[in-house]
Amino acid sequence: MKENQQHHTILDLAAALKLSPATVSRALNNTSYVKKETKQRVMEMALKLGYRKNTMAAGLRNSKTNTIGLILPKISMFFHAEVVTVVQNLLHAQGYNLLIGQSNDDPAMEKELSETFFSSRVDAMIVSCTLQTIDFSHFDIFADHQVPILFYDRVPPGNYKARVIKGDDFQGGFIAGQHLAEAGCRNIGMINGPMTSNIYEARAAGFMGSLQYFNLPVRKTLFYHQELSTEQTIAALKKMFAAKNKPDGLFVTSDRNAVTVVQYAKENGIRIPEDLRIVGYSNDPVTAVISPSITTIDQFPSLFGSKLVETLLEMMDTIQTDEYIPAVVTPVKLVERESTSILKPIINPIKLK
Amino acid sequence: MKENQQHHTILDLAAALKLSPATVSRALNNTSYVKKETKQRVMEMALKLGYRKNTMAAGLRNSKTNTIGLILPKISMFFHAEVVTVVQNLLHAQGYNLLIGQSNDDPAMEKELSETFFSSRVDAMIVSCTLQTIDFSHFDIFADHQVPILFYDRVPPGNYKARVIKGDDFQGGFIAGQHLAEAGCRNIGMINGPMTSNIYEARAAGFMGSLQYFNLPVRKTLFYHQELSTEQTIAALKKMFAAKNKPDGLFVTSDRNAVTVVQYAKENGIRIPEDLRIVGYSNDPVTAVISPSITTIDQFPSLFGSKLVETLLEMMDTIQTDEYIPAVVTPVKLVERESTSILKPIINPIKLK
DNA sequence: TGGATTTATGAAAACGTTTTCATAAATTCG
DNA sequence: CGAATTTATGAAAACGTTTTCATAAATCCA
Repeated sequence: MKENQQHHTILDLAAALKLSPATVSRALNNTSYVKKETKQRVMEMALKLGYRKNTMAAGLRNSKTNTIGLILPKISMFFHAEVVTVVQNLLHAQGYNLLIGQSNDDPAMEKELSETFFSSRVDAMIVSCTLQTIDFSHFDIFADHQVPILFYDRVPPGNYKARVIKGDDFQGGFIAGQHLAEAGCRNIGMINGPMTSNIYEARAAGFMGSLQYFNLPVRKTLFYHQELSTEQTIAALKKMFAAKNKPDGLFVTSDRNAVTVVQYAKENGIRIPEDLRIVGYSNDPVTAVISPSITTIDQFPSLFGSKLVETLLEMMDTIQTDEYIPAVVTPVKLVERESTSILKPIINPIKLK
Repeated sequence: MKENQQHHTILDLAAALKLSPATVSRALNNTSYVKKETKQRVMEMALKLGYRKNTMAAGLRNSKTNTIGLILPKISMFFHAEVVTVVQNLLHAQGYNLLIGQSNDDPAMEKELSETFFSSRVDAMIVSCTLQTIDFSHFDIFADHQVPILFYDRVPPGNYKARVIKGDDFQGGFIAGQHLAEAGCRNIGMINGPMTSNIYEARAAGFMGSLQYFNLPVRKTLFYHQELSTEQTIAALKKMFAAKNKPDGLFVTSDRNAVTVVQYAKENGIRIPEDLRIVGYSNDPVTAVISPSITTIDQFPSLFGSKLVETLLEMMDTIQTDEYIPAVVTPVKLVERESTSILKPIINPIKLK
């Protein structure tokens, strides 16, 4: 049974069948004319010898690798893990391999991975940027060489010409604000990621817009735009709750940190939702499980994934033009849970349209 | 700035510098003798023209792709996401790319991915099997062609000759049993995955061994070995709590399902830990966050990842021999949380060694 | 100084596939 | 029936590297 030898090549098949390599190749790939019987013989021999196409040789000849590169900040983040899962499954169904690289939120690493993947001659790229990426020029090589590149979630700003799929972060921010407003919060704050990233910028814009729309004040002392680490989050909470104007509603733009807020509240006798209402972002399963469970914004990661693959495949069999193609925006949805449930009567109901 | 053209090749460099492609290659790769000044000129021109090595051509020539294939059941599972994160980072540091495929716990898909990765001429393979894989012959191609293959976590049985890194599942099971015993449980049960997989088989063996060691009964009606879905878990719980001999301690060999148990208990007025103590498996962050938090077995996924890479690199620069190399076993550790805290006095203390 | 060694470069083959260009055989059909 | 078309196959080149085999120049050292 064991072959335990070198790899068999198309020449081995050709020799064994007294055919030319050209015919064998045609039989294997169903291209051009090959006699039915010949094809049959080739297939059988291929099976018998355990022939497997050398994709490198084929790739070199065709300048096509059937490989897609994917760069993301960290694969273990819930949202990204879900997206990758779907993307990999769909691409596999189309005969593509997926090469994955993690930037660990380090722009230098991101650049390095770009170079490597370009060298590997990936057929296309999918990228979710670092939070700190402000110079996107290391992605230029791809567009310059007609390699389709598609950004998602954390994407370059509008002045960088690129195809983009992003969540409706503005809307996500807006409905978070609306929900807190409707729940009766009046001292509303925000713990947000760094404004260098489009997602946090948009969420903040939507959120503040919402507060203004509902005639609620945007108090500077309750707004933090910073690294989303546990330490920073706790530091922000300490400051907020040390001041006299304590928040009664918080929009925390990452679920992991919303969890931190819940834990901090428990430890400090702050009741949720009575004293403090919380809205997170991403619908990480942990928000459903923690007690109290956390209201959050679902980003539909698997929809994200399927849109990505759909768009990428379309890009790959279209000639890349210079024309501007607007970003695809995927929907968001508020998932209501205990952290914002309306337990107390609203004293001062807001007029909602 | 924009090149916007074809890819530059080594021949372009050679022509531009009036050198032979051979010299350019040598300069680029630091192989053999090249005048210092020449190397300098090559490097500069490479930079100027934006030359990037075509790894397919190089791979074809060297039969080395610098790519490692990784097959796992599902990337979004906590343990695997952590392992992948570490593996990808370490491999990248060594100049390797990582090709990822998800079997979705489907043996047919696993087989398909094996074929694809083999065709892609990966330099080595890392695999965590499907729970249902009983025939491992689709992995034979790799060993037969001297491609190092390393299994982890869900691995083939001992009669399949392969390098293996696995967690100490027996020990994990044992300390879970010991912990429940020491906490005073007397009616101890288990919700386990299918016994087709080595990990669940070993956890069960360790667990049952532990109960016997502590002179506790192993009641068949409290042991379930089945698919680890929410539905199945709830079904098992219903049966257990409908019977007269209700469990006061449960070892649930997956954290996700331990969470299900906690939720079921809450909904059905079963107090944790007073009425029911629970030990999970994997130290998924969710176990720390849920209330009550869940005692669980940590598998040290990042240690797993680094052992994997270390072993794989060693395998890659050693000629593969037929000699048997025993499995590397990584440690486990019990993480004690609220779901097993000792609130009630132990009536009937066990004699522990 | 002159033979041996080291350093530096080039020509050409090779990796395994696909495809273009030919050409021959079989089939169509006016 | 014979010309046109379709079907079937092969020879050879090409994809972009790396490496072996040469050979020439520079350096060593006795």
